[in-house]
Amino acid sequence: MTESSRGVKAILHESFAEIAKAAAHPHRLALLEHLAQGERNVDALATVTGLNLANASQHLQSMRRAGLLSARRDGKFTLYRLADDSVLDLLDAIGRIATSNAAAVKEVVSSYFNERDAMEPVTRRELRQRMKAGTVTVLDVRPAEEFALGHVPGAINVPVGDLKRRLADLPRSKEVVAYCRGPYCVFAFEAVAALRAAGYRARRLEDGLPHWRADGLPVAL
Amino acid sequence: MTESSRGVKAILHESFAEIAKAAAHPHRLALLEHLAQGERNVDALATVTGLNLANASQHLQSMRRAGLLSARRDGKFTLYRLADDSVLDLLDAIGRIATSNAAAVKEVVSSYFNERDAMEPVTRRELRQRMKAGTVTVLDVRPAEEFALGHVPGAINVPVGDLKRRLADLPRSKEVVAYCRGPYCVFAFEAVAALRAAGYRARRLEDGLPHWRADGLPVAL
DNA sequence: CTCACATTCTATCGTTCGCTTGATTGTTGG
DNA sequence: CCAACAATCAAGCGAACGATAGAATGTGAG
Repeated sequence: MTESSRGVKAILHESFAEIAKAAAHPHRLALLEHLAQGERNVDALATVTGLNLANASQHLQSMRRAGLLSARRDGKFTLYRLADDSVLDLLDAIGRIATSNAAAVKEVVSSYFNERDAMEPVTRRELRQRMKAGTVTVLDVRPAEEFALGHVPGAINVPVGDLKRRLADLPRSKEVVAYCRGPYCVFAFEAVAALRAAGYRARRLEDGLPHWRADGLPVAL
Repeated sequence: MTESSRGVKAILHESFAEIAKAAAHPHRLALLEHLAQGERNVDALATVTGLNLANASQHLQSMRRAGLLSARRDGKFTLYRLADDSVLDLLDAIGRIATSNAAAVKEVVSSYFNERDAMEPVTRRELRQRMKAGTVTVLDVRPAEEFALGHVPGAINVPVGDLKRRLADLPRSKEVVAYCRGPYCVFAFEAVAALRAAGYRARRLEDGLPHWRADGLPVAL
């Protein structure tokens, strides 16, 4: 009765609103960004986002109810992951609106991001070809745990914080292509800046690992 | 100070959350659906969505602040419109998550939509070709006001309610392709069902006018 | 200049939301 | 079976949100 009397339209709008609401909180977006890297348990997510455990749990549950996440139990852990690649599309759409229409974001993007990386990013297609040709060093600047959940085959994992210390691991002869969590992850920008300052040829991969994976490109573990 | 101390990441997440929040309400989604058809003033939008005027105004203003809408003044009217085609992408992304992951929506889509239109919708590309070849009648089943804001060139406007009464306007010889507001607008589904019941060959255009326009295809006024 | 109309603003009220705390459930390893 | 740990649940709080009504602003027509 509720369904038919309120009309199909109302049901759809309410359901859609629940999905949007599920993403409409800074902490949730932080959780989603981390979950886009791969499956994680509640405690790990709470730690990495700086949230109270119970609080993180509640956010995760409500995103699960809304259909953004799915969860499975593994021993005493509850492992959450993105329900679907379409969740990435949602985040992308929000990002595109933000970069073109939100004053705060436009400012950050132009002042912070562009100054560190004036060049166009390397496309996935281009990187794939140059990997086959062996003309690049691929650098994954995410934390080790995220690297362990999947990375571009052949990539070297050097978290940004360790970069200066570990420059020796990177040959100067080839161009370095760095990537991290996604289009708005600052690590890759910072890495490219640091590498250039050290005399490397360095560029950034477009987006991050989640998009690489969603594109159906190979992921190593 | 606020900006740099909280970190770039936090700023981005907050801005993104504001955008998601701006869409996270059933009334707002209804407003967006109507605005996707074209520019409208506050009173018209309030009427068509059944909202209190002041309430509609407030929703519109907060969506404007978030960057989903833009507004211009024309005489005593304030005309709102979608800020950007990327807002359509956002709605699409929400819809895709809903159809694959939200129980209520899956039920509606399979029970209501599929039963009325088992066939695949006509793609925009296909319709464009068949329009040139003259082998279809294009039917716009939206209300006259929306038709007036732009429609597929050559389309005949027959709001769903008037369809039975005006079947004479539609030649039986050609296949009819009906469209309305978007992928979840029920009018086109109902029109196709009614036409088939009346012995027509009828199909639905994928999505609706907003996507046609966003694709860069010609729109008549 | 005034009137009519479109819209926004202001104040208010009830509801929902997010976060914290402490208790509870569920699972593994000893 | 018990100890240790992961996660959820339950209650309570303050803040933010959505709706409404009435006042105020802005604009054009006469």
